[in-house]
Amino acid sequence: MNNEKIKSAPNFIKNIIEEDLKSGKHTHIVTRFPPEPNGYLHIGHAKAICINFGLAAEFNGECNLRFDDTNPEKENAEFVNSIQEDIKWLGFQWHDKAKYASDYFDQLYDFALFFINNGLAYVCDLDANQMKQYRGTYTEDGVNSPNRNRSVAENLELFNNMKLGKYADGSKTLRLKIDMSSPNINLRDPVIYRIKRAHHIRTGDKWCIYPMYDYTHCISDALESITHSCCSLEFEDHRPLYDWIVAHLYAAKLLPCHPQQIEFSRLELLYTVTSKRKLNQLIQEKVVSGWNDPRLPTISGMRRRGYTANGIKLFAQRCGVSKSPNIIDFEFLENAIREELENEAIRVMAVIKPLKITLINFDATTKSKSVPFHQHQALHGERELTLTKEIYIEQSDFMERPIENWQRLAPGKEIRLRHSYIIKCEQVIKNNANEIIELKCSLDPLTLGANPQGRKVKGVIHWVSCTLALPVKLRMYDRLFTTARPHGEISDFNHNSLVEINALIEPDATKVQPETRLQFERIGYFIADRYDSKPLAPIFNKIVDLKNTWLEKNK
RNA sequence: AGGGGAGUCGCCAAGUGGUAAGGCAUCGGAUUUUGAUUCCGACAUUCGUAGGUUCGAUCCCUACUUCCCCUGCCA
Repeated sequence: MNNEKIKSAPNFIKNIIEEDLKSGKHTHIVTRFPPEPNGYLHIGHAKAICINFGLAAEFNGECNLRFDDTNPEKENAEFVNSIQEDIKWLGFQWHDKAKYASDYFDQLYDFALFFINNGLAYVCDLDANQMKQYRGTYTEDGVNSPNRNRSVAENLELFNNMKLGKYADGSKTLRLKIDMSSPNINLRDPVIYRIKRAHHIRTGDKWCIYPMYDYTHCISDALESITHSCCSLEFEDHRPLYDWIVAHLYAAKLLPCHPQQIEFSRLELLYTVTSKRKLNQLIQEKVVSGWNDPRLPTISGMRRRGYTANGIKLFAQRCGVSKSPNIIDFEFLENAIREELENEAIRVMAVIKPLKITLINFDATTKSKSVPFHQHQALHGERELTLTKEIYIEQSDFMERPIENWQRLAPGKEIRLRHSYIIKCEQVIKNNANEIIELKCSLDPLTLGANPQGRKVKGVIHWVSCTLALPVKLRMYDRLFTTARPHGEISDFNHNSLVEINALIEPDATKVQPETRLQFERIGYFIADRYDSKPLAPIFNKIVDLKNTWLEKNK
């Protein structure tokens, strides 16, 4: 993809960064991509990745990868690995080594002591239910915790005991002392530490207390000298808390900088779902095969489906960055993918619903010709294509009584066989049930690689040799849900989202390596499945259909 | 209802007190051994609504309206 294209689109975050660079607030920027390792990355993450890594690249800065691993109950190593693999596959490289919020647990603990010592945090005995009662509502102020005025010494001792494991899970929390009557509920004495005896993927059983996201994230950003912390819109309400925490620590010279949180709107797609909960449900109920099912908008799913990293990046770039709510049609993604595939995919022929043709005046047993794998991209090379007396064409490429503007085969009509001769339908053979079972055609021997004299022949159709073509399995995919805005219910699931069919393909096309993308001419783009393909026996996943304006109009 | 955001072409999205970029889609037309690709052309007298300020407003002010987010010891 042309990098100029990426640089040309302005957006409000770039404007902020340009301003900061111009004013001298920053001389160099650092961003971060901070996933929680509790699931696989999806197209929404791809947008965030493109924004954060893209910004760093464009302004010659750096982008960190930091796992937000503060809730050990939900996180595991499989997700840590898949996330790294997906980011690398997209073509991005994080700065330095991958970082983890858990790298900062010791510092986070010390900072908690700082807040306690300054009378800005206290240990609270309220349980979850009570805390909810005390928190108030949107319209009613909250009520101070009875433990809000504990002495520093007592808080210190209690917090130390929490860390030592002297209390049961959930029985105590450490809270910031801010304002129980704030209209922003995030500021009503937020919990920053909870007791949770869970095994952590990196710190094991060292801790039984874990810091909360709001407390951890801003401090981690500052510790990593992040300049611009870009996240999605739902964190707007958290920014005052982010700033509150960082400001105190920064003023005390405990933090090197005060990063700026900037929020953008998430990506939403029609006909699919991206929430981890909903994706997980589809997987649990086995309506899809796993996180990398080609129908899923997960990065690994899209990879397996055959989407290219550049196509996904092009899509993200075209979506832009803003704060306005947006819902994008799945076709918008498919268009970007198709655009990237146009030059990349080699062309070969396959027939799905065969109709036999006998070339009545074909006077050899075989006739071979070297033809290009791509009409406009010579670098893809050529292969030997062999014509035989009997071939198959697509049933849909013949009409006994053709409709208007029919550019394919019909009785008495001429069309070109792709990369081969012009043929003319001389006779239609039917069985007892009056079904067309074969066509007898003549070929014009002067039209191999040449246009016919004195007449113009318009249609071109694909074909395979009856004797040489090889059978192969095609997995035809369609949208995940039948409704435009699915909530993830199985009732909306598109049960035709995967249909396996058989096809006959030209022999050279069976030699492709897994993950090779190709176009079956006039059918669509396909990829040899990276997991299920065997040597000389690929299984092809349909990536996306070819655009077909004629078919659209004649539906 | 309290707080925080957002409303510019079918879908995204720039823009700014000086008279509406761009992309995708769509519609014409040309080229084409993929009805694909490519190429040319068309596509917002108008910026949620109503007032106001101004020589001039999508941009500033006021009111209204619609949509999204927030009452986890999730992130």
